[in-house]
Amino acid sequence: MVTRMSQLFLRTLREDPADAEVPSHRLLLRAGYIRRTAPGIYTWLPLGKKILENVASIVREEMDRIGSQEVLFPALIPREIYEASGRWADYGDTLFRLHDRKDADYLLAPTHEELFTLLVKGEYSSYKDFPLSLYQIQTKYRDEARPRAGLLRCREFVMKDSYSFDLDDAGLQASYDAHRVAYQRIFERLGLDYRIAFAVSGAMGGSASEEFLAPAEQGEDTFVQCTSCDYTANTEAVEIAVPPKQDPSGHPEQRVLDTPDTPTIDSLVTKLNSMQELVDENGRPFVGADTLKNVVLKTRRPGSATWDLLVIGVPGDRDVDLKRLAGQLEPVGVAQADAADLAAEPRLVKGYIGPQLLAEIGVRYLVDPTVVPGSAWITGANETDKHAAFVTRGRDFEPAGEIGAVEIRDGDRCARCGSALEIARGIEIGHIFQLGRKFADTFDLDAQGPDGESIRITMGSYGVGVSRAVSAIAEQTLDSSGLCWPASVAPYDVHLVPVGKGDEQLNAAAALATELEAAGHRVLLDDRNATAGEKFADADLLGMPTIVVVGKALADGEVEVKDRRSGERRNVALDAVVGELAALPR
RNA sequence: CGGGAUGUAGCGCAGCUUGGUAGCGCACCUCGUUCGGGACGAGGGGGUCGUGGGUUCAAAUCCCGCCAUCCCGACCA
Repeated sequence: MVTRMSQLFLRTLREDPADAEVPSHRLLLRAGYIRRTAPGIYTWLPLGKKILENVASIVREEMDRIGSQEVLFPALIPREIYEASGRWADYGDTLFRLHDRKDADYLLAPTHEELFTLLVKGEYSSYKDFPLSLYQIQTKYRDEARPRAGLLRCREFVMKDSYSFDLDDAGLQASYDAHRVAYQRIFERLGLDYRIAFAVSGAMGGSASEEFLAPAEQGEDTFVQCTSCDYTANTEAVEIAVPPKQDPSGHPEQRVLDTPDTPTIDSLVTKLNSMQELVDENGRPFVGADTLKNVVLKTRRPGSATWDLLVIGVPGDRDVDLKRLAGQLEPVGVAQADAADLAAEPRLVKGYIGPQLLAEIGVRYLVDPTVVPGSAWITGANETDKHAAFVTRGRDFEPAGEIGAVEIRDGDRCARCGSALEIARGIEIGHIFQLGRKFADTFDLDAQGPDGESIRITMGSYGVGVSRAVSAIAEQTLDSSGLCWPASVAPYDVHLVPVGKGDEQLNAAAALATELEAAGHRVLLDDRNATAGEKFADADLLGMPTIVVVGKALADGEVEVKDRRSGERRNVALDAVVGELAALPR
């Protein structure tokens, strides 16, 4: 059926809604695709629903293609299932919790690892049943502290989540690789510009993990990409090039310096450069990067009430990126040590902390990889108003390990090829990772092997933000006059706009609509009694890939075919339109 | 959770300083004129002014409390 706009449940807005800041959000509202129902909760109107279904269909086709099978779990699940995995407590306020009439606890599921694992455990028990991959496209609930940007960060959203079940690590790797390929196909078909970035696995545990990011100004994720090779990583997972190792014996003996009133790196560098003898010995003036800054943090194991001190050593011209650290330390919690924490360890002298002492007093010390073995530093002497020079790693101190801690800067060097890295923002549209045996261990998910022995199953977990992808596509494709959908997801292929005072153009357009539909196009016909300007503006706003204007040129037996994205228009004979449009991508 | 802002018709806003029967634009309905880039005229419908209390003869307006929403930050498979 040709959709007639006079009948379509649609109202476009001439003005921007006051509470929409992000372009995709603004236009999806203005063009009548979605309406807000509550913070982070949206209603899909007919045009929006079509887009959502189109995206879901593409996801479904590609999941089916790799042999994954679709199921559908309830969103409303009892507490016990989440209690078993510990997430009833771990998830905290993000979980929507509710009670039934008997006062039993329920939750609206934010994700479904537990249910998939339990389902497979209940059905399968032989090694012959594996490998297995299941998926669902379903509504998820997370009570986000701050929903924002329309569909980008919602409290209710549609997600495709899938899980692979394998007998061994090689099988998991194969399942992971299959998903990776499926995701590449999905995002290509969706018309998205995307990157695959190394990621840290986060609270879910597990090892290998990659994020699919759609570069966009409005994105919430920061990632790093190499300007030369294809290295791309989430800022939490990025590795940067480090200087070569040095020979610890190549440095002068460490010595204590009198550096009164130099609690900051800047004040210290100024003081050092006033000490001419030392500058001469160093061969050049000192800079912040010659100093070793030791930042006091504290860590806490999950479930533990007590914090342990942790000192991180970074070059003095760099700050510690707490978020990056937190990503790597998870599930261990990390925070800046406060005055009370420092007071509990008087041997740490604020502003003058050096690593020489830390091992001795039992404080864990980690350094950023840029503090390479054998490197020498100006650092605190653990005494007020004193620093130490030529303090050398591997000679004067030995850290317990390395951890990527420095805040990443534009222009840092790629660990793979040495070229400059650049920082960009993106929308996380997909995430794949090797979950391993975490949930299988929780629920004792085993298969019986050919020799009768139990085999612990290993899992992968994979997600695509379906509703989020809609806004990511909008964000990447919109222009100053409206939305601009790729043909693969557009609600209609052709938007027919009759313009003229009589019925002549409308009748011709209606006839053309029927023909186009018979030829397999999805057609939207603007049969409203509206002015030309209004119809044109709405056609641009709604963003169908092809706009066909039936107007003045009809007198010459022609219509105007406009490509929404390029803006290119050309006149085409009425009887040639169907043939012309047959060549367009769907 | 911290900071900032805002709540008046479906949407965008004015009115509040200085208390006195609720206003504009868009959208919507009727009639007429218009008809290739968000037309024009005339007439109309639609609002417990976020909420509870207080002051007052009288509160959208002044005072106190609460709630909600948006933005920034913290947080966030």
